[in-house]
Amino acid sequence: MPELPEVESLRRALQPRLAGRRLGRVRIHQRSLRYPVPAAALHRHLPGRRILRLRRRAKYLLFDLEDGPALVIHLGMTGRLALVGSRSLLETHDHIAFGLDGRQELRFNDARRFGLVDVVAPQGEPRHRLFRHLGVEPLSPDFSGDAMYRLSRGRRAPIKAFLMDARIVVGVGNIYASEALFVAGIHPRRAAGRIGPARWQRLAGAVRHVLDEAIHHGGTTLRDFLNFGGDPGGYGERLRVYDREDEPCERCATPLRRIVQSGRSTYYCPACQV
DNA sequence: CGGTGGACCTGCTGGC
DNA sequence: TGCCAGCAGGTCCACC
Repeated sequence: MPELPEVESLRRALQPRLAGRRLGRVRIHQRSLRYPVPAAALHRHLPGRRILRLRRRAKYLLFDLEDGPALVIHLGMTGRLALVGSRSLLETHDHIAFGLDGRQELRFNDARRFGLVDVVAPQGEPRHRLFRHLGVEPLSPDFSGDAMYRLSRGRRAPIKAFLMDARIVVGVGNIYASEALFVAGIHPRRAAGRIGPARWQRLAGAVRHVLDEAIHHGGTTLRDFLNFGGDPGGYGERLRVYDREDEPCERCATPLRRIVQSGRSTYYCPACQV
């Protein structure tokens, strides 16, 4: 599922169904995720506490709990959350079930186990190791072409890698990095430090635009992944370049290309992006 | 310091 | 039909 728009769509879907409800027993079926599941902390801090609201920071989902710490969930590559009846059968890779009032459970499922679950103290969050080094939120007012221009001076990394560096800007993953660069007309291999102020302005606008647009359509679903409600996210068919190698560019009809950068696929138009 | 590549896992697809 | 390399939307860390 999960870049910023998918996590944000999930947050918006879950918030009205979970805010105000009380957590019950936590059942852990698999303790080995990206980090070992902190079982003792989950059992100690969650049962009996009300969920106040859901927040998102970068690609992390945070459940603020009444009078206590926050539950943190990251979906990694294949993480999913499902709200189900407590008696419904466990599916393959259902790793943790968070009991809820009303005989329901929130289940965390993650085939590849790159996701993580943790508990953070309310005050400790900014200093927590997961959050300490995170860069700017791309949908916040702090994100601007000017700021990115300044941060990128002297950087020789290709712009694609720079956009995906969470220490600079969070939430932009492999799909939306390609999409934003296409919209801005910038070649993914261009050095970040060699993009001028005017083009950074366009690029920042493009990042914000593609993320907003994707959230609006409920995120992207590719292959067999599903959104929270079981609906496929509506944005997949609107992707301009991602996963469209050899298809004609929508602007100039040149066949789109796929290259590999830092081990990840990048898609772009060799004519429109310079 | 800054940048790249491998590691962590499982599952699906496409080419032979 | 069956097998297997290659690939998948993330992040961290060792190494150059």
